Amino acid sequence: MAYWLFKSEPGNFSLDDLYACPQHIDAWNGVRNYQARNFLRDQIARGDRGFFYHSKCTVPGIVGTVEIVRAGYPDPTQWDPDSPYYDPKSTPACPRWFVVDVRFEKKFTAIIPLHALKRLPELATMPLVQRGNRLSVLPVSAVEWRCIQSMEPLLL
DNA sequence: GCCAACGTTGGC
DNA sequence: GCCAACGTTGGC
Repeated sequence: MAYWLFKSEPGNFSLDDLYACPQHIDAWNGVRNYQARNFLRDQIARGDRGFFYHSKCTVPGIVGTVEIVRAGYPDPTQWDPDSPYYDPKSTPACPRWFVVDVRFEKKFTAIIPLHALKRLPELATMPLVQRGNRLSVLPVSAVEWRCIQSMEPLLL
């Protein structure tokens, strides 16, 4: 099993929004970056788990976890002219963008803020805490996963 | 294939 | 809203 981190602006799509979806499941759509696309298309598997990260907000950080319930398949929004994610250069014969389906797993008792993650030496090599990082889907190591999970009860 | 211009991301 | 970092675009 592998671990991932999914970024979203909560004003656009929050963890609570995912919870409100039917069966708490939604497609992780709208990713329009090739490196992140490759993760979605080639590497993220059913049964993998991920952190849900809120970006571009008053306190950016990890708010909970999700489980991957369906591996990569073409992002339907790329063929929807009314979608902000519409890509006229993508064809069904050769889809350019992919999604995975994620299911809400857990909301942390409190957000684990980015500034708290930056304080931990074990997490110093995480791409998330490096500056200039702009990837919206990131791999997380098992060590990082456990380390971050263990921070949560401390916030009670 | 170089690289300047431009657009986007995201912390602060 | 600012701005640094980074990806993409397109002329040459």
